[in-house]
Amino acid sequence: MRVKDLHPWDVAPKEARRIQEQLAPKVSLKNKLRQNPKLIAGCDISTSRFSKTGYAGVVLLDATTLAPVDEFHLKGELGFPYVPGLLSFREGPLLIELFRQMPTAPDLIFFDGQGLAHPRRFGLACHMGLVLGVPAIGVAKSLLTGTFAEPGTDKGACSPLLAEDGSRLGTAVRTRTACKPVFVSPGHAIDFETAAAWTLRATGKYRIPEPTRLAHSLVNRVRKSDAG
DNA sequence: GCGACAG
DNA sequence: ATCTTGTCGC
Repeated sequence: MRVKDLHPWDVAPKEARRIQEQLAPKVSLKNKLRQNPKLIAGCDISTSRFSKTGYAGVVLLDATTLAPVDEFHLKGELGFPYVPGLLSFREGPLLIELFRQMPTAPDLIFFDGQGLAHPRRFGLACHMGLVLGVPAIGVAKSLLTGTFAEPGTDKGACSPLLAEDGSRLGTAVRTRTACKPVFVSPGHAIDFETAAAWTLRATGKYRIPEPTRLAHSLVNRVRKSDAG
């Protein structure tokens, strides 16, 4: 699929933050999902303890049945370290190259990390959403920034994630009864409610929604089976 | 200065 | 994220 070349990636942290502040205003919270999405995707990257080698993977699922219909993966170097708030500069390049190699574009993409729930309102899902030009949702397993009231204990319970100034950042969503909630925030071309609703719709028997759960499984499987 | 800190 | 064994709860 076609991707945009918005800026250089081989930059220092200071420049990376400047780029985030420059692009954040371009993120849209207007829902642009097509009427009846057919194909949704989940992606992730796996890497070993002290290696710069990363394994990126994407799993395409039937939006109605959540059955996986296709998958792609790519091995490459992670040229940027993990720095809280700058995750997209570490995982972005490899994920973008992988999506660029794909023949078709999904209707919605789930990312393992934050979207708008970021210090500069520009988490991984926002960055990738803009570059790929596809509706994107960030589903993080833990919090980066924001506060929330504990959602009800039942699956489906939600509670707004708020910034210090009271503005909305995302939603704490209970995807499984009695389990810790996940933090859902818009990446691009989607609103808060639709992002939370699709996260629940894409969730099966586990805490992590099927798209990213299957992608995580894929990249770990690929990394472990790569004898070198 | 101190604490927090997606993956 | 990854490493890593057992253990507690539904």
